[in-house]
Amino acid sequence: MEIKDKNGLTEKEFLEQYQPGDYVRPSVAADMVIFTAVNCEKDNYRRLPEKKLRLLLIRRGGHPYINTWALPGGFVNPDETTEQAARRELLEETGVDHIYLEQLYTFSQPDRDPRMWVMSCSYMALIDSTKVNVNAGDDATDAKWFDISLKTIAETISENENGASAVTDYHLTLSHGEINLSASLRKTLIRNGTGIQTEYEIIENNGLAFDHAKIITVAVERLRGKVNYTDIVLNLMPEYFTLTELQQVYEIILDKPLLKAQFRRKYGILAEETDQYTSSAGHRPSKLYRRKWKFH
Amino acid sequence: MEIKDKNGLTEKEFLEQYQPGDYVRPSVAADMVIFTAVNCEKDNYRRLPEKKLRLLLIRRGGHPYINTWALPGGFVNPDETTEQAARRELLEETGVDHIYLEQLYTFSQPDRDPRMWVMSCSYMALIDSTKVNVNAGDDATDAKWFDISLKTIAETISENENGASAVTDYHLTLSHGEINLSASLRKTLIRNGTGIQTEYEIIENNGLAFDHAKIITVAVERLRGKVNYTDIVLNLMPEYFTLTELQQVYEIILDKPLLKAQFRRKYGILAEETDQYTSSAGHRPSKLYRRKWKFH
DNA sequence: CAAATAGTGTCTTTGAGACATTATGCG
DNA sequence: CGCATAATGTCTCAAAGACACTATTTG
Repeated sequence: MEIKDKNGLTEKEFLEQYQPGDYVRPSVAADMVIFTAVNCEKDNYRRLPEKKLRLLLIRRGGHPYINTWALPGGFVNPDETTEQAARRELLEETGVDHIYLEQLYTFSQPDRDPRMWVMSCSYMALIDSTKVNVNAGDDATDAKWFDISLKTIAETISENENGASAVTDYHLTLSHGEINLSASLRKTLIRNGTGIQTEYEIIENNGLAFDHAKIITVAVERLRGKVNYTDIVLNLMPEYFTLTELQQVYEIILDKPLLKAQFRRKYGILAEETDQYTSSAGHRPSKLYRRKWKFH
Repeated sequence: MEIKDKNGLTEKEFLEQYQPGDYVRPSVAADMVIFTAVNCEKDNYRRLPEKKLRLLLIRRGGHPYINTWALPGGFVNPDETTEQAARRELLEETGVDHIYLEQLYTFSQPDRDPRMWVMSCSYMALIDSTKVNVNAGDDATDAKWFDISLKTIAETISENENGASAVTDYHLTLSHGEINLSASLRKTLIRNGTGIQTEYEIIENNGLAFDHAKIITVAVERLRGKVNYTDIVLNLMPEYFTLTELQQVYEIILDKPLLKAQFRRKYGILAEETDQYTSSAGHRPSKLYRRKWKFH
């Protein structure tokens, strides 16, 4: 460490005299897409309840985007990583600690916040609803769980000799009681001889703050993709659950029905059998499984 | 847009009077892991040349980490996205435009730069070596292409009733002529009933700046993963190539030999047949293929 | 018994892995 | 002809998809 630079300074000397430049820096926020899966009410005493995928949003009380709904998040402090900031916010917002958290993407459109230059390092969190519904969902705070649905409206692939492009139109709906938010988005993938570009564009936006419709869309896509080759879904499950419940959660995430037999063959091994059973359900009892934290 | 906040301001009025707070902000850099694949020299007139995977590094001329090698990159300006910053730097560094670029991860350990708070939004770039070796590789700049190898040294999985952990030890080697850089890294995955955590730790570091050994490792892992289910490898290939060359590139990325027949069945469809053949190779000529920019 | 879910069996198709075989230009 | 690579064929095994069938509890 005794190497000197062109000014004859050692590294230590250099760092002691170092003054950060006076250029503009961005604020960096950690924003979170927090998913959970809940049971709906039974509409029939012997039918199983349906599941719904939910997402936590917070109502903005001030400008900009006043009265719209935003992802929970906050600015990163100089003594923490973006992930630590996310976990800190998550604890404040939901009271839940030690959660599945995954960095999604860093959004950096310079004008994504009309106030100033703010980048969003976004995270996806998955939590077991039995641990959380106490805290958020009460009306004291302005945080609410929204039922979420992301549908592909149209998909167009066009190819010519110079390249190809794929346009996907999405419709995002979020609802909590009377509150209905929605957005239309277009994902464009352009490929040509020299690279690839993916772009998300918000076509229409009803009630979501900033570019959060984009972030939510990216999160759902990531969740849908990962569900097929990982066991992250277990993070949405309570300690004990039936394989049918697990399948229901897969189905609401993928937004399509799955066949029972092959679902059990493929994903049944993610969980661990117990000797417990459900009871008094109006039909044959089901074996309960437990989350199994293996590497597959 | 006529909604007023608690101070009676409309959004427009609010934005006009808005003053950014006086808190500390991080600098944000866009750093790039730029891969390319090149032919080695033939050691036999009729043998095919081997391929090597290479990575662009730049020698640091000043403190900190003076005389060590760093990923190309630079600070993001307030009028551009991190991706635009990466593309700008890439053009400056390699003279190549319109390249495959993919956001990798945002590294935000507060002490990753000893000078000040700097986050790194890192990107992986893949470029066709026939387009680039003019610019970098000359000794005028201090940018050089390094042969890269990332080997898994050891892998330990341990499980108990509360969770599981997987420790992978990597050894990273980078070489360019006489210059040999290396690093040992440990990846730790911890899973328990309430979440998962992945951590990369630099155990030993010879000649790489900052946490760049980590970034490089993450990039290689991402590349290895994506190679199996996408066609990104095409971005490393020249306009025309043989299937054996394509296989060689897969092999240097995955660092293992592949069987010819099933390689062709699985990945041959990524490219488009031409009616051209190689010639005067000392053995049977091979059909040339072209990159095909389809969505698979 | 009927409703409703739980759980398994099996046939077919698809694709991966392993390995063998044939083809061809060049010196 | 022999070296070295090109290109394809085929057998086996594993997994995925589709669908049918049996099992069990409660009102």
